[in-house]
Amino acid sequence: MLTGSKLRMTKQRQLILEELSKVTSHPTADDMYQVLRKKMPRISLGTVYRNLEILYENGIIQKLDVGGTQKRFDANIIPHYHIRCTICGRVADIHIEPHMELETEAKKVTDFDIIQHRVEFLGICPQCKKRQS
Amino acid sequence: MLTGSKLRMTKQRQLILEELSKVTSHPTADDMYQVLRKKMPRISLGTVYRNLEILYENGIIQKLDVGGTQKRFDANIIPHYHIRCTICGRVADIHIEPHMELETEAKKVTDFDIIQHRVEFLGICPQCKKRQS
DNA sequence: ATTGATGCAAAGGCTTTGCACCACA
DNA sequence: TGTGGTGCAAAGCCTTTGCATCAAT
Repeated sequence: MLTGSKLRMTKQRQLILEELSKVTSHPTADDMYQVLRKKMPRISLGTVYRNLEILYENGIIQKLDVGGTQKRFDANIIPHYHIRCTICGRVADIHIEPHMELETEAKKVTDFDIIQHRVEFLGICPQCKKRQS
Repeated sequence: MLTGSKLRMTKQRQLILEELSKVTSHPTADDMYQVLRKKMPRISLGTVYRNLEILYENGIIQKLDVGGTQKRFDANIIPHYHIRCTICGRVADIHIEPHMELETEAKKVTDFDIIQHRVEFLGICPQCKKRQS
């Protein structure tokens, strides 16, 4: 996993990766911290931020910028689309095929070099729907 | 414009709307502040934030959450896609037709109520391309 | 033993907010 | 003239960072 790099697999880093891999809820750094401290009470929020960033930089996890104020993290690094609840902020995966033709079309009308694209749906999650009615 | 509401059209609010309407650069609140203070030296950053938020809440301007740390604003309220330079953060419009079939497809695979979707392209802008080579 | 990682706390960057005064309607 | 808005400064929220110590290699 981290072979060949200067990275060490500390207990903290291992636990962070393990816990993130367990969920599909796209937790924020603080969400992670709250879960992690139950199993490792002395872990610090700074360590959580540092490790999520390092894992992201090494392509091991994904860092999501799906609107809202906080960044979110995902152990699933396969490109996929997301939906965010405009009421509670919850983020879920949308399992449809990436529309690569979006990039083809965009290339025709921009002088940017296109690297990738993101699609984010906005909506209301089942829980908030229930709460509203 | 603000008819029927309790909103007042102050000199500050008017100038903010006027300057935002002039550009297509999707400025941040601070970008706006830097431009505005040249014409109205005593305007405060707080006023800029407050007014951009109020104009957004009233559907007069758009507030963009296109990744990066700062929010951006756009006087063009017609839904459209954007591209962001991963190097300098610049944001530009992508003039292609919205792909409404994305929402149709997404509806089939989620239990969220879908309200809208956003597409963000990531790439490198012409200026940064030049600077790289 | 070397040096990357941790915990803690302080600092940073962006945004919001409390308050007394101001100026639209 | 009433009340929403402004300028200013302080506070808030999320994230990063400096530093002494710890621990993985």
